Amino acid sequence: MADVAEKAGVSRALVSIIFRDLPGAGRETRERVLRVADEIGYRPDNAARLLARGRSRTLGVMFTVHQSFHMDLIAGIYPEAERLGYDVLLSAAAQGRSEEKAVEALLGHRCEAVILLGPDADPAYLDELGRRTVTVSVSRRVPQARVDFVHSAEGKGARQAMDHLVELGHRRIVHIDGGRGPGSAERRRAYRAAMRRHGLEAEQRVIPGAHTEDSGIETGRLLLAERDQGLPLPTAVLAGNDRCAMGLLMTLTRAGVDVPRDLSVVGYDDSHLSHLMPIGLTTVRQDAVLMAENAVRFAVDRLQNPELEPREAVLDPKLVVRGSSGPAPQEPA
Amino acid sequence: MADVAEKAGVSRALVSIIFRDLPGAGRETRERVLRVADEIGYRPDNAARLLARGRSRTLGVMFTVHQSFHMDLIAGIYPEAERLGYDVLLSAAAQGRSEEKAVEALLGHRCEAVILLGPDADPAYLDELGRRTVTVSVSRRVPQARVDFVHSAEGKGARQAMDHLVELGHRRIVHIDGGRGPGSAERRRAYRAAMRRHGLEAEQRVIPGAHTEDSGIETGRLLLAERDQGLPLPTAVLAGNDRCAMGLLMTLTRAGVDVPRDLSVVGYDDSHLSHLMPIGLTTVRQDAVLMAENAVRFAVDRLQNPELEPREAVLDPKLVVRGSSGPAPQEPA
DNA sequence: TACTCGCACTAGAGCGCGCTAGTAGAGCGC
DNA sequence: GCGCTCTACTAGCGCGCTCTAGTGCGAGTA
Repeated sequence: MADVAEKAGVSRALVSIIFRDLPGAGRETRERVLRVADEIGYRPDNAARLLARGRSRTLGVMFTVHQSFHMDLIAGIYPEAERLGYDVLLSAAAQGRSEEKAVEALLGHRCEAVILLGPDADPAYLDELGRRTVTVSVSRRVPQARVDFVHSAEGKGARQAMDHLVELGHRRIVHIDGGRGPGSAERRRAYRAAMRRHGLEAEQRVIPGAHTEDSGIETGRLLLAERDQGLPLPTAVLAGNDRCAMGLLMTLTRAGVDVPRDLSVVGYDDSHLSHLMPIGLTTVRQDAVLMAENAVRFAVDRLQNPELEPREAVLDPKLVVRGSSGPAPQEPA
Repeated sequence: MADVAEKAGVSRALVSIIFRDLPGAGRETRERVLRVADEIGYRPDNAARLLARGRSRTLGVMFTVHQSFHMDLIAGIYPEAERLGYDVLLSAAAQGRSEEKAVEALLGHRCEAVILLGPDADPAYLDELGRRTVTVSVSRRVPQARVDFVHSAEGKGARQAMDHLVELGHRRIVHIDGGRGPGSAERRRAYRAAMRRHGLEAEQRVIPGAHTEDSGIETGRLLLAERDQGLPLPTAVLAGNDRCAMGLLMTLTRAGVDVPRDLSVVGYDDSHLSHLMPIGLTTVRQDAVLMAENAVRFAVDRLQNPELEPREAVLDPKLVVRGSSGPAPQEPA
């Protein structure tokens, strides 16, 4: 920077002004300085900048490797952060790299706020984090912690899916739940409520599962085994998420079950997996972009006004009807 | 830091020494300082650290959203970088955020080197980048650029897959290529070479595709349409990658084609999709961890010795045989 | 003319560390 | 007693930038 200043015949301060796009520099000088900087290959040093500024204007984002929904969120976070003048730092949790470690890395880089995508860390830790730093949790509610919370109305989404199935005439609807995956408690609750509301209380059945393909495969095998023992297949399945739905779908299809003629499947998330099937997977879409924008805005708002209490944003999910759901098969009288 | 020093009754310098784990501090003092720091909630400021040190010891990693293989690489990069004493910064390219933008973000944070996962940017830009900064490209060869290059022996992997299929008695083997996806040119070449080598030149058929599910679905429809016109199905398909293989698999399975009885499918990448099928997808595994380690080491080596010329690492891929490949069906005489 | 005002620009402190050069004191041999 | 080394610690500069408090100057105003 000193080089640029010298070569352009101005003070360092003016170079600084020009690079921050502030008023207070003549048009001509501005151009000259920028030209010189370009020649030299000068690029402002973020570290020094951040140090001098006293604040980093940086948002840290923790995500988990292999979570395709997190990628959608990240894609949404970047533009919104940029719009509000914030930089984004990513840190991944993975096998062998705990969420806490990922978060600590972010804090070490002096992120002013952290956005946690589907965190699964100890609530006590998250609360402590929330008191120390502005923290936003996406998808996962952390009851006792001082953090903002952005999620979609899981219950509403599950309800829409259930209403869709019931309207198609389904009665024997099974739910594969998502274990302790984000949102799965709400989805399970909504499934139960919907069954009751439609007078199908007796047909209720929740099969424990997880948000993984394997869980769907396992459930598929279970259902097929039951069928071979003479029990009827359900006519529809509400899966915990798309991955689970896909595993189920693969297993059933391979066994000759025609989806959606014999059985309908509804997923959750509208991940890119939904397009894997030629007929498409009926699923519930969470608007990742909107969630991302909300998360960023929550963080920035609280940064600008530290008095603010943590807030909660509930976004409406939307049922996306594709080929994996259809009219209930005729029951043999 | 000054607070910690004062409260512990030592100089700032000593605190610095302790936090860098250097010799030159008494056991007792060390413990006291660390305890005080913990009480205050002190955490060394990366920006200041980096500024004072003159170098950041930070590796920048650019990846593309929704590329599941990139996630595997990232998971491998973290531990190796940590082992060598480097920090890792992630920056994602996505819809609306070009690779160049992602890279510039990394450079702004004074990364000493950048590791590009499957870059697709302009070679001229990459060359310029390579001259300015230590740069490693993973998976994508950039012929004219001054960058290190880590990849797996695409040809070898494809050859293994082909040998596997031929051994199983397949002759009518089709290849769906990956368009301009990383490695697809080599895979295509290896397919052609293998067909020739096995005397199947007349059976050669490359169907243009892409590294997407849709590409597999489309090809599946094409093959089914041909069958309906009386043309024989191929007995085996070498897909451009796993996503393509899965799309194909779904399409064929739904149409009643039994995999692997009627037709074998081999993918490429061993992404988590491979487990989606109950029978598993036969595929070629690229060792992500090894690739990641090589990439990090290339970067660090060149950082330590700037004289070093860019190098290339070719890692052996490995055929993983699962349920989607089996003996060729008996041809009707 | 004397003054204020706004614009273009500058001087210099300070952000939180790392690092070099140094000091104080203990232990040791002679 | 002396010099020597070794360990435990400190003083203070400087990294590259931002930011506050200015300076100098020409135009506008009374």
